[in-house]
Amino acid sequence: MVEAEGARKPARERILDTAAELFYREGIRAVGIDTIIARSGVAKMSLYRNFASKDDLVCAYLERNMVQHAAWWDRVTARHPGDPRAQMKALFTALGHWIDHPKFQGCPFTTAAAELRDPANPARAMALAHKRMVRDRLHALAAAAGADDPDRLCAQLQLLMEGAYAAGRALDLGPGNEAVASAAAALIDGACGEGVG
Amino acid sequence: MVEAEGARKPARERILDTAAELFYREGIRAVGIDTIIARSGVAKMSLYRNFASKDDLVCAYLERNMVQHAAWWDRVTARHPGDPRAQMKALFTALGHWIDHPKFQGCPFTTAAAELRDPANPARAMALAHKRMVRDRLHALAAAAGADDPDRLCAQLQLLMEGAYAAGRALDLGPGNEAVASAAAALIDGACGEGVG
DNA sequence: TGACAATGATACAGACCTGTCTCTATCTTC
DNA sequence: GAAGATAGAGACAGGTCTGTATCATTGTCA
Repeated sequence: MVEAEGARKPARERILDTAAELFYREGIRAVGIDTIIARSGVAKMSLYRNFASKDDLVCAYLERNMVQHAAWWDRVTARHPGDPRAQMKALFTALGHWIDHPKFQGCPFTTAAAELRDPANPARAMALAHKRMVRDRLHALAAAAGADDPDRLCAQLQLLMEGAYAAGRALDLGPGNEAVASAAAALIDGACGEGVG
Repeated sequence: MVEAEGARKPARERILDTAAELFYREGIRAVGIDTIIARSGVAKMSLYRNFASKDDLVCAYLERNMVQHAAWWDRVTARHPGDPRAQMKALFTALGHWIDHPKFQGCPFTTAAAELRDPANPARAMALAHKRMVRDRLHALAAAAGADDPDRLCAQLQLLMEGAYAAGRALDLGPGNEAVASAAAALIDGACGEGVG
Protein backbone atom coordinates (compact mmCIF):
# COMPACT_ATOMS: atom_id res chain seq x y z
CA MET A 1 0.00 0.00 0.00
CA VAL A 2 2.87 2.33 0.69
CA GLU A 3 4.51 3.54 -2.49
CA ALA A 4 8.26 3.42 -2.44
CA GLU A 5 9.78 6.83 -2.96
CA GLY A 6 12.07 6.00 -5.82
CA ALA A 7 9.62 3.67 -7.54
CA ARG A 8 8.58 4.47 -11.05
CA LYS A 9 5.08 5.83 -11.24
CA PRO A 10 2.46 3.55 -12.76
CA ALA A 11 1.63 4.13 -16.40
CA ARG A 12 -1.67 5.83 -15.70
CA GLU A 13 -0.05 8.56 -13.64
CA ARG A 14 2.74 9.13 -16.10
CA ILE A 15 0.22 9.47 -18.90
CA LEU A 16 -1.93 11.88 -16.96
CA ASP A 17 1.06 13.99 -15.92
CA THR A 18 2.28 14.30 -19.48
CA ALA A 19 -1.17 14.88 -20.92
CA ALA A 20 -1.91 17.59 -18.37
CA GLU A 21 1.28 19.45 -19.16
CA LEU A 22 0.86 19.21 -22.93
CA PHE A 23 -2.87 19.88 -23.02
CA TYR A 24 -2.41 22.96 -20.88
CA ARG A 25 0.61 24.33 -22.68
CA GLU A 26 -0.19 23.52 -26.30
CA GLY A 27 -3.92 22.94 -26.34
CA ILE A 28 -6.06 19.84 -26.37
CA ARG A 29 -6.60 19.52 -30.10
CA ALA A 30 -2.99 20.30 -30.87
CA VAL A 31 -1.66 17.37 -28.82
CA GLY A 32 -2.12 13.90 -30.28
CA ILE A 33 -2.10 10.54 -28.60
CA ASP A 34 1.20 9.65 -30.23
CA THR A 35 2.87 12.70 -28.72
CA ILE A 36 1.57 11.86 -25.26
CA ILE A 37 2.78 8.28 -25.33
CA ALA A 38 6.15 9.28 -26.72
CA ARG A 39 6.68 11.95 -24.07
CA SER A 40 5.51 9.79 -21.19
CA GLY A 41 7.51 6.73 -22.30
CA VAL A 42 4.46 4.51 -22.37
CA ALA A 43 3.07 2.05 -24.87
CA LYS A 44 -0.01 3.07 -26.76
CA MET A 45 -1.92 0.10 -25.41
CA SER A 46 -1.11 1.21 -21.86
CA LEU A 47 -2.91 4.43 -22.58
CA TYR A 48 -5.98 2.72 -24.01
CA ARG A 49 -6.00 0.19 -21.18
CA ASN A 50 -6.28 3.06 -18.69
CA PHE A 51 -8.46 5.48 -20.64
CA ALA A 52 -11.31 4.53 -22.91
CA SER A 53 -10.50 7.25 -25.43
CA LYS A 54 -8.80 10.60 -25.82
CA ASP A 55 -12.01 12.26 -24.67
CA ASP A 56 -11.82 10.19 -21.54
CA LEU A 57 -8.25 11.30 -20.96
CA VAL A 58 -9.29 14.92 -21.41
CA CYS A 59 -12.01 14.42 -18.82
CA ALA A 60 -9.49 12.96 -16.39
CA TYR A 61 -7.24 15.96 -17.02
CA LEU A 62 -10.07 18.38 -16.22
CA GLU A 63 -11.14 16.31 -13.24
CA ARG A 64 -7.69 16.59 -11.74
CA ASN A 65 -7.66 20.33 -12.40
CA MET A 66 -10.97 20.70 -10.59
CA VAL A 67 -9.51 19.04 -7.51
CA GLN A 68 -6.43 21.25 -7.66
CA HIS A 69 -8.51 24.38 -8.14
CA ALA A 70 -10.72 23.54 -5.16
CA ALA A 71 -7.64 22.98 -3.02
CA TRP A 72 -6.20 26.33 -4.13
CA TRP A 73 -9.46 28.09 -3.26
CA ASP A 74 -9.59 26.49 0.18
CA ARG A 75 -5.96 27.30 0.85
CA VAL A 76 -6.42 30.98 0.03
CA THR A 77 -9.68 31.49 1.91
CA ALA A 78 -8.36 29.61 4.93
CA ARG A 79 -5.99 32.50 5.54
CA HIS A 80 -8.93 34.73 6.52
CA PRO A 81 -11.29 32.54 8.54
CA GLY A 82 -14.69 34.08 9.17
CA ASP A 83 -13.97 37.14 7.00
CA PRO A 84 -15.65 36.61 3.62
CA ARG A 85 -14.75 40.07 2.35
CA ALA A 86 -11.07 39.48 2.98
CA GLN A 87 -11.41 36.01 1.49
CA MET A 88 -12.73 37.44 -1.77
CA LYS A 89 -9.99 40.02 -1.95
CA ALA A 90 -7.36 37.39 -1.19
CA LEU A 91 -8.66 35.21 -4.02
CA PHE A 92 -8.17 38.00 -6.53
CA THR A 93 -4.80 38.96 -5.17
CA ALA A 94 -3.70 35.34 -5.52
CA LEU A 95 -5.22 35.21 -9.01
CA GLY A 96 -3.21 38.27 -9.96
CA HIS A 97 -0.03 36.55 -8.89
CA TRP A 98 -0.92 33.35 -10.68
CA ILE A 99 -1.47 35.00 -14.07
CA ASP A 100 2.02 36.46 -13.89
CA HIS A 101 3.58 33.01 -13.56
CA PRO A 102 5.64 32.12 -16.65
CA LYS A 103 3.82 28.82 -17.09
CA PHE A 104 0.42 30.44 -16.93
CA GLN A 105 -1.61 29.73 -20.06
CA GLY A 106 -5.10 30.79 -19.09
CA CYS A 107 -7.88 28.91 -17.38
CA PRO A 108 -7.78 25.26 -18.47
CA PHE A 109 -11.55 25.04 -18.32
CA THR A 110 -12.19 28.15 -20.39
CA THR A 111 -9.61 27.00 -22.91
CA ALA A 112 -11.13 23.54 -23.09
CA ALA A 113 -14.57 25.02 -23.69
CA ALA A 114 -13.13 27.23 -26.42
CA GLU A 115 -11.50 24.27 -28.14
CA LEU A 116 -14.35 21.80 -27.73
CA ARG A 117 -17.50 23.40 -29.08
CA ASP A 118 -19.65 20.34 -29.47
CA PRO A 119 -22.37 20.66 -26.82
CA ALA A 120 -22.39 16.87 -26.47
CA ASN A 121 -18.71 16.70 -25.55
CA PRO A 122 -18.40 15.47 -21.96
CA ALA A 123 -15.23 17.48 -21.35
CA ARG A 124 -17.07 20.62 -22.37
CA ALA A 125 -19.83 19.78 -19.93
CA MET A 126 -17.25 19.39 -17.17
CA ALA A 127 -15.73 22.77 -17.96
CA LEU A 128 -19.10 24.48 -17.79
CA ALA A 129 -19.97 22.64 -14.58
CA HIS A 130 -16.75 23.90 -13.04
CA LYS A 131 -17.64 27.48 -13.92
CA ARG A 132 -21.02 27.06 -12.26
CA MET A 133 -19.33 25.72 -9.15
CA VAL A 134 -17.02 28.73 -9.03
CA ARG A 135 -20.03 31.00 -9.41
CA ASP A 136 -21.78 29.30 -6.52
CA ARG A 137 -18.76 29.63 -4.26
CA LEU A 138 -18.36 33.29 -5.22
CA HIS A 139 -22.03 33.90 -4.59
CA ALA A 140 -21.82 32.37 -1.14
CA LEU A 141 -18.90 34.65 -0.29
CA ALA A 142 -20.70 37.71 -1.64
CA ALA A 143 -23.77 36.94 0.41
CA ALA A 144 -21.76 36.23 3.55
CA ALA A 145 -19.92 39.52 3.12
CA GLY A 146 -23.23 41.34 3.24
CA ALA A 147 -23.27 42.65 -0.32
CA ASP A 148 -26.27 44.81 -1.16
CA ASP A 149 -26.91 42.67 -4.24
CA PRO A 150 -24.99 39.38 -4.05
CA ASP A 151 -26.13 38.33 -7.53
CA ARG A 152 -24.67 41.44 -9.08
CA LEU A 153 -21.40 41.34 -7.15
CA CYS A 154 -20.98 37.66 -7.91
CA ALA A 155 -21.51 38.26 -11.64
CA GLN A 156 -19.16 41.24 -11.64
CA LEU A 157 -16.43 39.31 -9.86
CA GLN A 158 -16.74 36.32 -12.15
CA LEU A 159 -16.44 38.63 -15.14
CA LEU A 160 -13.28 40.00 -13.60
CA MET A 161 -11.97 36.51 -12.90
CA GLU A 162 -12.55 35.34 -16.48
CA GLY A 163 -10.99 38.54 -17.72
CA ALA A 164 -7.87 37.95 -15.68
CA TYR A 165 -7.54 34.45 -17.12
CA ALA A 166 -8.00 35.69 -20.68
CA ALA A 167 -5.75 38.72 -20.33
CA GLY A 168 -2.98 36.79 -18.66
CA ARG A 169 -2.92 34.14 -21.33
CA ALA A 170 -2.99 35.87 -24.65
CA LEU A 171 -2.23 39.48 -23.93
CA ASP A 172 0.82 41.38 -22.89
CA LEU A 173 -0.90 43.77 -20.53
CA GLY A 174 2.10 44.20 -18.32
CA PRO A 175 1.81 43.34 -14.63
CA GLY A 176 -1.87 42.50 -14.40
CA ASN A 177 -1.88 41.54 -10.77
CA GLU A 178 -2.34 45.08 -9.52
CA ALA A 179 -5.27 45.74 -11.84
CA VAL A 180 -6.97 42.48 -10.86
CA ALA A 181 -6.71 43.05 -7.14
CA SER A 182 -7.60 46.73 -7.31
CA ALA A 183 -10.61 46.19 -9.55
CA ALA A 184 -11.89 43.44 -7.27
CA ALA A 185 -11.38 45.62 -4.20
CA ALA A 186 -13.24 48.50 -5.84
CA LEU A 187 -16.20 46.30 -6.76
CA ILE A 188 -16.30 44.54 -3.39
CA ASP A 189 -16.03 47.69 -1.33
CA GLY A 190 -18.58 49.42 -3.54
CA ALA A 191 -21.05 46.58 -3.05
CA CYS A 192 -20.53 45.92 0.66
CA GLY A 193 -20.21 49.43 2.01
CA GLU A 194 -16.90 51.05 2.77
CA GLY A 195 -17.11 50.49 6.51
CA VAL A 196 -15.08 47.36 7.16
CA GLY A 197 -11.93 46.82 5.19
CA MET B 1 -17.43 49.15 -61.28
CA VAL B 2 -20.96 49.06 -59.95
CA GLU B 3 -21.99 45.63 -58.75
CA ALA B 4 -25.40 44.52 -59.86
CA GLU B 5 -27.69 43.86 -56.94
CA GLY B 6 -28.83 40.41 -57.87
CA ALA B 7 -25.45 39.29 -59.14
CA ARG B 8 -23.83 36.30 -57.54
CA LYS B 9 -20.96 37.24 -55.32
CA PRO B 10 -17.49 36.33 -56.55
CA ALA B 11 -15.99 33.16 -55.15
CA ARG B 12 -13.64 34.97 -52.81
CA GLU B 13 -16.44 36.72 -50.97
CA ARG B 14 -18.58 33.63 -50.72
CA ILE B 15 -15.65 31.70 -49.28
CA LEU B 16 -14.87 34.41 -46.75
CA ASP B 17 -18.51 34.73 -45.71
CA THR B 18 -18.84 31.01 -45.13
CA ALA B 19 -15.47 30.69 -43.41
CA ALA B 20 -16.24 33.59 -41.10
CA GLU B 21 -19.53 32.08 -40.02
CA LEU B 22 -18.12 28.59 -39.49
CA PHE B 23 -14.84 29.64 -37.87
CA TYR B 24 -16.74 31.82 -35.43
CA ARG B 25 -19.47 29.36 -34.60
CA GLU B 26 -17.58 26.08 -34.54
CA GLY B 27 -13.96 27.08 -34.12
CA ILE B 28 -11.04 27.38 -36.51
CA ARG B 29 -9.52 23.97 -36.02
CA ALA B 30 -12.88 22.25 -36.08
CA VAL B 31 -13.76 23.56 -39.54
CA GLY B 32 -11.96 21.99 -42.48
CA ILE B 33 -11.40 23.25 -45.97
CA ASP B 34 -13.76 20.65 -47.39
CA THR B 35 -16.58 21.89 -45.18
CA ILE B 36 -16.01 25.48 -46.24
CA ILE B 37 -16.05 24.71 -49.95
CA ALA B 38 -19.11 22.50 -49.63
CA ARG B 39 -21.05 25.15 -47.70
CA SER B 40 -20.06 28.00 -49.95
CA GLY B 41 -20.71 26.08 -53.17
CA VAL B 42 -17.23 26.68 -54.48
CA ALA B 43 -14.59 24.49 -56.03
CA LYS B 44 -11.57 23.68 -53.92
CA MET B 45 -9.29 25.24 -56.49
CA SER B 46 -11.26 28.48 -56.27
CA LEU B 47 -10.36 28.63 -52.62
CA TYR B 48 -6.68 27.99 -53.21
CA ARG B 49 -6.63 30.44 -56.11
CA ASN B 50 -7.85 33.17 -53.73
CA PHE B 51 -6.05 32.19 -50.55
CA ALA B 52 -2.58 30.76 -50.32
CA SER B 53 -3.46 28.40 -47.47
CA LYS B 54 -5.92 27.84 -44.66
CA ASP B 55 -3.75 30.02 -42.46
CA ASP B 56 -4.09 32.76 -45.03
CA LEU B 57 -7.87 32.37 -44.99
CA VAL B 58 -7.87 32.58 -41.20
CA CYS B 59 -5.88 35.80 -41.41
CA ALA B 60 -8.38 37.24 -43.87
CA TYR B 61 -11.17 36.26 -41.49
CA LEU B 62 -9.50 38.07 -38.60
CA GLU B 63 -8.64 41.03 -40.79
CA ARG B 64 -12.29 41.49 -41.66
CA ASN B 65 -13.26 41.17 -38.02
CA MET B 66 -10.79 43.90 -37.11
CA VAL B 67 -12.42 46.25 -39.58
CA GLN B 68 -15.88 45.41 -38.26
CA HIS B 69 -14.76 45.84 -34.67
CA ALA B 70 -13.26 49.25 -35.37
CA ALA B 71 -16.48 50.32 -37.07
CA TRP B 72 -18.50 49.13 -34.08
CA TRP B 73 -16.25 51.06 -31.70
CA ASP B 74 -16.53 54.23 -33.77
CA ARG B 75 -20.29 53.88 -34.06
CA VAL B 76 -20.76 53.56 -30.30
CA THR B 77 -18.40 56.34 -29.28
CA ALA B 78 -19.83 58.67 -31.93
CA ARG B 79 -23.02 58.80 -29.90
CA HIS B 80 -21.24 60.79 -27.20
CA PRO B 81 -18.93 63.23 -28.99
CA GLY B 82 -16.42 64.95 -26.76
CA ASP B 83 -17.46 62.95 -23.68
CA PRO B 84 -14.89 60.19 -23.15
CA ARG B 85 -16.42 59.03 -19.90
CA ALA B 86 -19.80 58.48 -21.53
CA GLN B 87 -18.05 56.86 -24.47
CA MET B 88 -16.42 54.28 -22.21
CA LYS B 89 -19.67 53.52 -20.45
CA ALA B 90 -21.49 53.24 -23.75
CA LEU B 91 -18.93 50.74 -25.01
CA PHE B 92 -19.56 48.46 -22.05
CA THR B 93 -23.31 48.84 -22.25
CA ALA B 94 -23.15 47.87 -25.91
CA LEU B 95 -20.82 44.99 -25.05
CA GLY B 96 -23.32 43.76 -22.49
CA HIS B 97 -26.02 43.68 -25.13
CA TRP B 98 -23.80 41.95 -27.65
CA ILE B 99 -22.89 39.06 -25.37
CA ASP B 100 -26.59 38.31 -24.92
CA HIS B 101 -27.08 37.89 -28.65
CA PRO B 102 -27.94 34.27 -29.53
CA LYS B 103 -25.19 34.11 -32.11
CA PHE B 104 -22.55 35.40 -29.71
CA GLN B 105 -19.69 32.96 -29.34
CA GLY B 106 -17.03 34.99 -27.58
CA CYS B 107 -14.34 37.26 -28.93
CA PRO B 108 -13.08 35.88 -32.26
CA PHE B 109 -9.57 37.11 -31.51
CA THR B 110 -9.39 35.60 -28.05
CA THR B 111 -10.77 32.33 -29.37
CA ALA B 112 -8.30 32.31 -32.24
CA ALA B 113 -5.43 32.88 -29.84
CA ALA B 114 -6.71 30.05 -27.65
CA GLU B 115 -6.90 27.68 -30.60
CA LEU B 116 -3.64 28.66 -32.27
CA ARG B 117 -0.89 28.45 -29.69
CA ASP B 118 2.10 28.43 -31.97
CA PRO B 119 3.86 31.78 -31.43
CA ALA B 120 4.91 31.78 -35.09
CA ASN B 121 1.33 31.57 -36.34
CA PRO B 122 0.49 34.79 -38.21
CA ALA B 123 -3.17 34.62 -37.23
CA ARG B 124 -2.15 34.47 -33.58
CA ALA B 125 0.01 37.52 -34.07
CA MET B 126 -2.94 39.36 -35.59
CA ALA B 127 -5.16 38.47 -32.65
CA LEU B 128 -2.60 39.78 -30.17
CA ALA B 129 -2.06 42.92 -32.22
CA HIS B 130 -5.79 43.55 -32.13
CA LYS B 131 -5.82 43.30 -28.35
CA ARG B 132 -3.02 45.82 -28.14
CA MET B 133 -4.97 48.17 -30.37
CA VAL B 134 -8.01 47.89 -28.14
CA ARG B 135 -5.84 48.59 -25.14
CA ASP B 136 -4.46 51.71 -26.77
CA ARG B 137 -7.90 52.99 -27.63
CA LEU B 138 -9.13 52.30 -24.11
CA HIS B 139 -6.10 54.02 -22.67
CA ALA B 140 -6.72 57.11 -24.76
CA LEU B 141 -10.30 57.25 -23.50
CA ALA B 142 -9.22 56.76 -19.89
CA ALA B 143 -6.69 59.55 -20.19
CA ALA B 144 -9.13 61.88 -21.91
CA ALA B 145 -11.70 61.24 -19.21
CA GLY B 146 -9.23 62.47 -16.63
CA ALA B 147 -8.69 59.22 -14.77
CA ASP B 148 -6.36 59.50 -11.79
CA ASP B 149 -4.33 56.58 -13.11
CA PRO B 150 -5.15 55.90 -16.79
CA ASP B 151 -2.91 52.83 -16.90
CA ARG B 152 -4.76 51.21 -14.05
CA LEU B 153 -8.25 52.08 -15.33
CA CYS B 154 -7.34 50.89 -18.82
CA ALA B 155 -6.08 47.57 -17.48
CA GLN B 156 -9.12 47.12 -15.26
CA LEU B 157 -11.50 47.84 -18.09
CA GLN B 158 -9.76 45.50 -20.47
CA LEU B 159 -9.94 42.77 -17.85
CA LEU B 160 -13.65 43.41 -17.64
CA MET B 161 -13.98 43.39 -21.41
CA GLU B 162 -12.20 40.07 -21.75
CA GLY B 163 -14.26 38.69 -18.91
CA ALA B 164 -17.48 39.67 -20.64
CA TYR B 165 -16.36 37.90 -23.79
CA ALA B 166 -15.39 34.76 -21.92
CA ALA B 167 -18.46 34.68 -19.69
CA GLY B 168 -20.85 35.25 -22.53
CA ARG B 169 -19.38 32.50 -24.64
CA ALA B 170 -18.97 29.50 -22.43
CA LEU B 171 -20.92 30.22 -19.29
CA ASP B 172 -24.57 30.47 -18.46
CA LEU B 173 -24.30 33.42 -16.15
CA GLY B 174 -27.75 34.71 -16.92
CA PRO B 175 -28.20 38.25 -18.25
CA GLY B 176 -24.66 39.52 -18.07
CA ASN B 177 -25.30 42.89 -19.60
CA GLU B 178 -26.27 44.50 -16.32
CA ALA B 179 -23.17 43.22 -14.54
CA VAL B 180 -20.89 44.38 -17.36
CA ALA B 181 -22.27 47.90 -17.52
CA SER B 182 -22.50 48.31 -13.75
CA ALA B 183 -18.99 47.03 -13.12
CA ALA B 184 -17.60 49.34 -15.79
CA ALA B 185 -19.49 52.30 -14.37
CA ALA B 186 -18.22 51.55 -10.88
CA LEU B 187 -14.61 51.35 -12.04
CA ILE B 188 -14.85 54.42 -14.26
CA ASP B 189 -16.57 56.59 -11.68
CA GLY B 190 -14.18 55.40 -9.01
CA ALA B 191 -11.18 56.35 -11.13
CA CYS B 192 -12.44 59.65 -12.53
CA GLY B 193 -14.11 61.14 -9.50
CA GLU B 194 -17.84 61.03 -8.91
CA GLY B 195 -18.40 64.62 -10.01
CA VAL B 196 -19.53 64.32 -13.61
CA GLY B 197 -21.80 61.49 -14.64
C1' DT C 1 -17.48 33.54 -83.50
C1' DG C 2 -13.40 33.35 -80.84
C1' DA C 3 -10.16 34.41 -77.13
C1' DC C 4 -9.59 34.79 -72.35
C1' DA C 5 -10.46 34.75 -67.45
C1' DA C 6 -12.91 32.85 -63.69
C1' DT C 7 -14.96 28.88 -61.92
C1' DG C 8 -16.77 24.07 -61.12
C1' DA C 9 -15.92 19.02 -60.45
C1' DT C 10 -13.18 15.50 -59.02
C1' DA C 11 -9.37 12.49 -58.31
C1' DC C 12 -5.24 12.10 -55.79
C1' DA C 13 -0.95 12.48 -52.80
C1' DG C 14 0.98 12.77 -48.41
C1' DA C 15 0.57 13.62 -43.74
C1' DC C 16 -1.58 13.00 -39.37
C1' DC C 17 -4.86 11.13 -35.94
C1' DT C 18 -7.50 7.77 -33.21
C1' DG C 19 -8.01 3.30 -31.91
C1' DT C 20 -7.06 -2.02 -32.42
C1' DC C 21 -4.28 -6.10 -32.60
C1' DT C 22 -0.42 -9.14 -31.67
C1' DC C 23 3.56 -10.47 -29.52
C1' DT C 24 7.04 -10.03 -25.99
C1' DA C 25 9.03 -8.70 -21.52
C1' DT C 26 8.87 -7.78 -16.66
C1' DC C 27 7.20 -8.05 -11.97
C1' DT C 28 4.64 -9.83 -8.07
C1' DT C 29 2.81 -13.51 -5.37
C1' DC C 30 2.26 -17.99 -4.08
C1' DG D 1 9.63 -21.99 -10.37
C1' DA D 2 4.68 -21.14 -12.11
C1' DA D 3 0.68 -18.13 -12.84
C1' DG D 4 -1.23 -13.97 -13.68
C1' DA D 5 -1.23 -9.03 -13.97
C1' DT D 6 1.06 -5.04 -15.91
C1' DA D 7 3.39 -2.90 -19.46
C1' DG D 8 6.44 -2.12 -23.79
C1' DA D 9 6.98 -2.30 -29.04
C1' DG D 10 5.28 -1.81 -33.28
C1' DA D 11 2.32 -2.87 -37.22
C1' DC D 12 -2.01 -1.68 -39.09
C1' DA D 13 -6.79 -0.11 -40.35
C1' DG D 14 -9.82 3.56 -41.31
C1' DG D 15 -10.72 8.17 -41.23
C1' DT D 16 -9.70 13.24 -41.85
C1' DC D 17 -7.02 17.04 -43.22
C1' DT D 18 -4.40 20.19 -46.37
C1' DG D 19 -2.95 21.12 -50.73
C1' DT D 20 -2.19 19.88 -55.95
C1' DA D 21 -3.33 18.45 -60.58
C1' DT D 22 -6.44 17.80 -64.46
C1' DC D 23 -10.20 18.71 -67.22
C1' DA D 24 -14.78 20.67 -68.33
C1' DT D 25 -17.89 24.72 -68.09
C1' DT D 26 -19.53 29.37 -68.01
C1' DG D 27 -19.48 34.32 -68.86
C1' DT D 28 -17.51 38.44 -71.01
C1' DC D 29 -15.80 41.30 -74.35
C1' DA D 30 -14.40 42.27 -78.89
